[in-house]
Amino acid sequence: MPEMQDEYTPRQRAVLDKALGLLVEGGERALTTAGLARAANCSKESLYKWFGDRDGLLAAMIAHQASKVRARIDSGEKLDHGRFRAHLVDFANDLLQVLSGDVSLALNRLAIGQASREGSRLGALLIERGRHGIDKRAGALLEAGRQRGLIAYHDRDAAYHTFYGLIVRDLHVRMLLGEAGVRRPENHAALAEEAVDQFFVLFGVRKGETAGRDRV
Amino acid sequence: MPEMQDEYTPRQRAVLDKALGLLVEGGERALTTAGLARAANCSKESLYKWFGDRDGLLAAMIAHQASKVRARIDSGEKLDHGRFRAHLVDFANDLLQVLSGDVSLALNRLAIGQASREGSRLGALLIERGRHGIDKRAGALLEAGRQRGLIAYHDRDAAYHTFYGLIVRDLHVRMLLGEAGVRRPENHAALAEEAVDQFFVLFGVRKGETAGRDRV
DNA sequence: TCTCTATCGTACCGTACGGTACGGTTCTGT
DNA sequence: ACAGAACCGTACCGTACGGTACGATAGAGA
Repeated sequence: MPEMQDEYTPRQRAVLDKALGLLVEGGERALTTAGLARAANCSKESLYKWFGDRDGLLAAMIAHQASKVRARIDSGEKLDHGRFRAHLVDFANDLLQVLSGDVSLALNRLAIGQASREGSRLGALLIERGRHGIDKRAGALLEAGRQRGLIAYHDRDAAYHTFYGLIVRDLHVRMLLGEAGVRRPENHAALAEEAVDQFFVLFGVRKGETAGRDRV
Repeated sequence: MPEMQDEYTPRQRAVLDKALGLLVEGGERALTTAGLARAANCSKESLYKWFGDRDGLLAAMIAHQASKVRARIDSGEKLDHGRFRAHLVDFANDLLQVLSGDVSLALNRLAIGQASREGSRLGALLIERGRHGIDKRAGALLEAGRQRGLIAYHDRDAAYHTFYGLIVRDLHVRMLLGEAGVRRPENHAALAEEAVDQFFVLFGVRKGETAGRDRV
């Protein structure tokens, strides 16, 4: 049977899942090689054989988690205003749900905590493996809307970053800081709707117009 | 001479500054009690006497840093549209400058890294001592603009959070992750201007109107 | 059945850190 | 001048972690 399904064997993926569980539950300090070996019923020797060292394990955890949540691309066929708006709302909801997830928060905390050390590539890895997929999806979505004449912008990245800011605001950092009462999944829908409304005010094209408002 | 100027003696403040320096330079791992005692020419015994334990030291560092950057309140006298806009741009610039500062990033990384541990109050401390001042200033500013009829909103906090999102976008998290090429102080002015422009599009009141647009 | 490989469990090592103790020194108040 | 407090530098202790080594075990292939 072919065990080269992805990048790691099923056994290794199970260990990585255990590692993510330890990280979510107790933070970086709880993720020790001995503790992981005990929790996953494997030997420390195997950990070092598979992942090299502790940093390799952390990188593997990020890659493993990213491989699980593949960002899908909405192929916008028959894109009228209503469907486009619905797609934007879906994106906003998905973004809020991903960012407020336990594993996402734990991995971001881990990468941020290591960001000061010199040779740490965890932050870049997290952005590369996690964020770029989301960015691609949003970029394709915005581009489709622009080509249909539903929105207008000069710089797609700028428009996307503004959209991102309208959705996330300061929620991500506050969740990362562990502020009590910030993680309210029941409010995500309202936040997403409001962000999309505001995005259309800034970048929407009214009927009859061919270009959006200019700024600066 | 009275040494109760603030909360710590000058000697203790010098030690806390050294601690901040170590934290900025090498992250949390570089901030050891022995290392700080060596760098600050003090004894470990004094550190424990002054700050209790390591967590007390970290909390003291946050309090000390917050006491240095007291957020000023712009008393908006003679507030016409131009002056109000200038105040908003100033706020946006200050916010970007603070968030991208070395010490701010280091302390946020520290608090975020500790956020998973149970009894950690660093995140709450950071928000309470650092962010609330900024929030107060922005709240007063927005309220003054609303009373002059320059902007309109139903929920001041919501308007402020939107403004915050327009200014900061995802820059803060990316800087915290250490992404290369994100910290560009020379772009802050343009970002601030654009955010204020967009904020006025969303919440500004045109001449003759008495209420802003409604949403939802 | 025999052998080889991968893995497990455990023990081990060196290091580094948080926290404490103590002798010597400087400063302060009387 | 003297006593007391505060403080410095160093040594010390216990622990915990990253990483390595080793014997035991189980499964795959000839």
